[in-house]
Amino acid sequence: MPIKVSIVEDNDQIREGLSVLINGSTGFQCVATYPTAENALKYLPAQKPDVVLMDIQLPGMSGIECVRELKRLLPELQIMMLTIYEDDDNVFKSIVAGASGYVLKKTPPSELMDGISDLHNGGSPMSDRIARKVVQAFQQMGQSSRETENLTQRESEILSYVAKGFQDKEIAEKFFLSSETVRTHLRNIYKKLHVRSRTEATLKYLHK
Amino acid sequence: MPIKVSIVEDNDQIREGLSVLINGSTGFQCVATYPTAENALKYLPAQKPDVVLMDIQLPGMSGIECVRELKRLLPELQIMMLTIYEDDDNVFKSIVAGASGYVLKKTPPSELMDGISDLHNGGSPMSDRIARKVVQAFQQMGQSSRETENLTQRESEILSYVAKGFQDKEIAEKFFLSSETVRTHLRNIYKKLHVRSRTEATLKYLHK
DNA sequence: GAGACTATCGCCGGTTTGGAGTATTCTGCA
DNA sequence: TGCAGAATACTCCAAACCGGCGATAGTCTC
Repeated sequence: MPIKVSIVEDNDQIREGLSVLINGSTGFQCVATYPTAENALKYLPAQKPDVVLMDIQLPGMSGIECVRELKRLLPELQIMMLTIYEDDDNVFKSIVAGASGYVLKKTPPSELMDGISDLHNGGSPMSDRIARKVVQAFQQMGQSSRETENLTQRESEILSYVAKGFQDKEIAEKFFLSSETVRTHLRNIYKKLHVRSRTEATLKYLHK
Repeated sequence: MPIKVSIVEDNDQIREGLSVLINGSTGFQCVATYPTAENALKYLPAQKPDVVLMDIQLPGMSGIECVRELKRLLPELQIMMLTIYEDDDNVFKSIVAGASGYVLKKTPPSELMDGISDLHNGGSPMSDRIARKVVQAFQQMGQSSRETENLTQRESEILSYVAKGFQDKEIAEKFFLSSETVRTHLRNIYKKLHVRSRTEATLKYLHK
């Protein structure tokens, strides 16, 4: 199954060029392109692409605003900023808005495609590695306080006991539940918090 | 020279009863009583008592707040909380605010007078259950910050990674160790910290 | 009434962790 | 020189944990 890519870019030549590049690469499919942020917001959700290449300089709504909205609508969506500028301010704003990758337009086609793969696999392709750490640090800062808010009442209760050091069996007894149920809740908690162990979950719970 | 005692208590009967009790005991003198925290703050400093019996539940400013203020004004003053509650929260808040004794209202008169003497001599009279709670709390508090100091260099390093959510194998790779070695260290850490899981160890490491 | 979200419980299979014990090497100190 | 502590590593065993799967039942919404 190819990686489905969408493009938001106002320059016709660049947009078409990217589209051709992507469709010409095995494992990639360009499902749609949009010349404006407004257009993207209107039609992109129906396409459900895996990855979006987003220009920053767009007429009307900026690419950064568009990222913020798209992330709100489709949290799973991976977004890569595509720009001629490399200034800290735009990078920073894009990341806060929810973009996970940030590459320059002058990036060679092969590297660009690698970047899309990387992004789709959970990476953060960027001009240099230092920026990647910045991404993680900042996103975690913003998320860690928000992620725990997605938990249900029950899940929160259980997590609070996990974060006190109790084990499944003990929590089950406290709540008069089967330990299987506790495990199920815990599995769901892990998914929501994107963690894989009770220690990691505890750290998120403590906002550490 | 008798021990000069003041009372802050909103219930008239209790306040008068205590006053009579104190004045009827040799070696004690009740110099003043106040029905509210505000009153006490205004007039008590002029009386310069040795000991204050303080109710927690007062109309307006709470007894705990009053303790904080009195201690600021008269650091030498010894204060004993007198209350019907023995919940952890109030006990700790009172102690932090500056109270040195904490006894229940149902305490027999003779014991109460002993407590006042005790307090005046630098002791900390408290009901036995409360004493136990305080001791335990302090032991835990003192330990959690001291226990981690007993760890060796290596153990601290490893614990720091455990507390980031890594598992044994990953830590082993980072330090170029056998994962068996990591587990040996971890077991020694558990013994020193008196815990039984990585989550509990993490909590100690974070002083939580 | 179909589709969601939530809470509950279970099974299977595999990995990780904890507990107990032993052993070797090295270093520093009395 | 010898001993204590620290770091390394291993074995055996059982418990706990994790991931994926399915299942039921209630509630709420469209």
